[in-house]
Amino acid sequence: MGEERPNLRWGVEQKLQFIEFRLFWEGHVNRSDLIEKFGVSPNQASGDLNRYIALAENNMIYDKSGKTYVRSSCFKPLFLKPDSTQYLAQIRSVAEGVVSPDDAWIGNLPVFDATPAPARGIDPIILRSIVIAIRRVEAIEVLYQSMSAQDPEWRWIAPHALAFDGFRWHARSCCEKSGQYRDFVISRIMDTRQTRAPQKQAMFDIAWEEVIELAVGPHPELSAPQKRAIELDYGMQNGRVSIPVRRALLYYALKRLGLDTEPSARKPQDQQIILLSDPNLSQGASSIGGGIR
Amino acid sequence: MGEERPNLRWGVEQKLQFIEFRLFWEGHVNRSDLIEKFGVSPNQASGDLNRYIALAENNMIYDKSGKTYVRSSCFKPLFLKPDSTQYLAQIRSVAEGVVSPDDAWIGNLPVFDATPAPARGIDPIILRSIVIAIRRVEAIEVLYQSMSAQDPEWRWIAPHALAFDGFRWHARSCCEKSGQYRDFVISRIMDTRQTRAPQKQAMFDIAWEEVIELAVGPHPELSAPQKRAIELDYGMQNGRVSIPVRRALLYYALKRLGLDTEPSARKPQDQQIILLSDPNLSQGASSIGGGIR
DNA sequence: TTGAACCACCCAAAAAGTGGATGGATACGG
DNA sequence: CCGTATCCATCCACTTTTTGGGTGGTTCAA
Repeated sequence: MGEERPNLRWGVEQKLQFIEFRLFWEGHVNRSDLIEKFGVSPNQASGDLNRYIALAENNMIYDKSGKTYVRSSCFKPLFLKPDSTQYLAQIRSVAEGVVSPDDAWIGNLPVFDATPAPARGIDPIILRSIVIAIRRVEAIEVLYQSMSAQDPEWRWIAPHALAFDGFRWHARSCCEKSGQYRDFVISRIMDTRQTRAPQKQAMFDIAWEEVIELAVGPHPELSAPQKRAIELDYGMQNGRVSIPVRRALLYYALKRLGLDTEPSARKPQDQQIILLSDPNLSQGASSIGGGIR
Repeated sequence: MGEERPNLRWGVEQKLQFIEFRLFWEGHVNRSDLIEKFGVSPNQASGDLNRYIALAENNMIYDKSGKTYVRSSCFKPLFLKPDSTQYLAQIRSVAEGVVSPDDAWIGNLPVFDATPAPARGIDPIILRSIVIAIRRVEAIEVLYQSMSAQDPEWRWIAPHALAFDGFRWHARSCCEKSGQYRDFVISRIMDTRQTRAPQKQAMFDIAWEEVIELAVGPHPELSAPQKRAIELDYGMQNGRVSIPVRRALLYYALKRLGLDTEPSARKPQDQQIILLSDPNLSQGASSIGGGIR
């Protein structure tokens, strides 16, 4: 079995990975797949397929009747670790238009849909200026539509991290007007202007650094099989799972998990999970509630 | 200005795109960046950088003092359309471990975190068998932990689509026991067995095909600036936005949008949005509530 | 002034890829 | 049963890409 992996060029490695990806997920590869995906000649595609066979002898055989290379029963991936998350992320990327079906490695996309995340498009120039300010540890002047001011206002912020709350992207920043760390919703930034050194960079963003462990369990009023199903969903052990959350993101995490309302607001089957006592919670939730500007 | 784009080989095109990606987002590229990312020799990297200059003359200049190629002021992308969604999706992919930092094109990753989505890992073999059943329009026997049965049970389902509810992945399937279309949570599938032709494939999955327009607006008790901020977040026009949702996913969509509880369950600032009357809603919600098994 | 860290360029040789041509195996429709 | 279409394999000469070994230039900082 030729299972050595010689030093291959990047392009060759990519093609071999592609062959293996298709073999695992679809069960077969064609010469024409390589031709379409990498724009090579039929000639070269033949060569690459045979190169793969030379390197991973028992993984693939040519099915003359099916006119295609098929995964053999003793297939063992050599260039790729099969990963569901990766496969599913690719489906989502295609559905969101981030990746064109031509660039995706999945050949035969299953029918797919997702609950809509009405994420407004972010101007790449604005996002870039924020990212650069984070990298350079600078303050940047942004035209921001806050929840309190009537119209968008120019204000100085010193961003230090990006955060995603499940819907929107935030720039975790020190607001130089109040001197406090807040979340600025990136889609509410209408424009950016100049940058300069931050006013007081010694201060720590404590709510960002502090990590709270959220103990979650199935709703106690569920039946035993219902509890078991929920435990499976969340990967719970002994009826509980511990979810680490930055305190700065606690408000959003609770909202996303559906734990931001009274337990009575939903039926147990809809609520599904509950918090298993969290000492920091009441303190954290109240001090975070006004964190968004 | 040499702005023709000759037929380039796939590998070359990739490298030029990488150069442009780095130029746009980071503002600079090095020969060493190409060397690390594509494993080429310093020699070749020089060649590729000069090839880029030859093709996009005014986009990049060498800064001798900074010892790096920098984006010129009149930069115009030629091989890539800058896209925030793509950039942010890449950050998330790296954070989730889907893409290793070495494979990501972003050189200097900003500090980042997200609200946790406790998505349990899915066995790629199980996912593959579901995807194949969808593609082949087959029924498949799965060992499923339902919400009603005490222990996992073998049952036949005929899946036809994948769905993502914001947390979990579902296989939208015809349950051959009840003859009805339901959502099967993929992480609750413990194992799969044989496949066969589906029992009655003539039946349509009406709840899947039917698309409901969800009219959403800012919470009426918010102040005018607060409303304006929310309108920005969701891209609303004239205080409303219409979100299309398959009826099969309506239950999850409402949950994700925080619209599955009484409006009084949260303060207006936390609720943020409300439904602007939906005639199909009451009917839809009740008939979907039990859709998950 | 010296070394380090960049980059440019020249050369011969290997590897990757193209285009054209020939041929084999299989399936499908008349 | 025959012709045709569709896969793939292989040989050839040729081009492009890439490597490796050089040599040298510029800038910065110690």
